[in-house]
Amino acid sequence: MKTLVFGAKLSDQAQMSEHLDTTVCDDLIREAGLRITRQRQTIVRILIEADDHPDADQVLTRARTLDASISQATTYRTLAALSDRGLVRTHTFDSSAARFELAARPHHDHLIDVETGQIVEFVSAEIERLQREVAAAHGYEIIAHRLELFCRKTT
Amino acid sequence: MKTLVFGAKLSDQAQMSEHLDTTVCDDLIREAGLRITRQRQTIVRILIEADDHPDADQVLTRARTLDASISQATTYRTLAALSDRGLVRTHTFDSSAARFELAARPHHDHLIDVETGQIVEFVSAEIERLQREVAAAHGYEIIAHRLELFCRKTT
DNA sequence: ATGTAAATGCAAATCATTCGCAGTGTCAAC
DNA sequence: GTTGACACTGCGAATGATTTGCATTTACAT
Repeated sequence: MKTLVFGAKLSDQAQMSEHLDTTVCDDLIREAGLRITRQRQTIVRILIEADDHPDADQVLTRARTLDASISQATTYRTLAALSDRGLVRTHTFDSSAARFELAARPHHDHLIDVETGQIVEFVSAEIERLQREVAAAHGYEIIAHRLELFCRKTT
Repeated sequence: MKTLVFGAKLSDQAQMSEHLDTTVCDDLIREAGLRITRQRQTIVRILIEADDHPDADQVLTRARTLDASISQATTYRTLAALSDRGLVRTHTFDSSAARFELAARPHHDHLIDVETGQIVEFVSAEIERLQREVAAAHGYEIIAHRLELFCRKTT
């Protein structure tokens, strides 16, 4: 759909060279303790460039614009591996397909527009503080949390 | 149309006659605008008696101890129908099977013990207020929310 | 360079959930 | 009560997302 747009955005955002870009992907894969393969580089690159929350099928489709040989199984396996090792976050906003995003992005929660499906990211230090308080009150510490607000535009 | 007071009914359950219990189930089904059938009575009864968050398969298994003829399809259809009409809440804590609970129970969020899988219910009026603030700041009103804390016991 | 374990593509398998269909049951209107 | 329309049921087959077995290829430590 927008390979060129992705490329343009990437260089706009970070002024990265092709070489640097590959290095970034490699580092991330290495950080996960995985072997560096062409397929994984491509998939990670797609995740870095994504400004939405693609599902596995969208990741596959986008990855194939860069490397037509990538298989569905590898996409799932790579996303699962990165998710297991904490480098990718997996969401299930609706009950259908899981959606993914890089964990390296600054932490945020999600507001989902139930009418349009649009997703707004937000953070609230105050809410997070209260969450820790709640957990502590029950004798727990928070490993991870999930906060999603299903909303409608106020008219 | 009676309002179901879940906590009270539960605590009185030991003293309830079969007849009263059936009435409670019937009211809930009627409130959903559905026809009253033996299968639905049984499934609702299982939900009323559940003190955990069973998935569809567990609901089916438990329902079959009361009525061996209940089918998987009916279980799914009943849970979906009640969920659509707001009388049952559907959760997807993990990525596997959806888990259900009666919506008539007082609202609460969930703290999941990642080690044992145990689920602690909690409410925080303060967090909910902040959630509404966040949504409002983006021009939204909250239809529903999902807050889950994945925790580990503090040693 | 090279052996080995890891990763890949493919297709088949699995898991949760939904659906088509023919038979059954509920309930509102008589 | 009886009845008729149509909602509900069980069955098994279909679906959609994800996983897996297997033979082949590839990464990378030695």
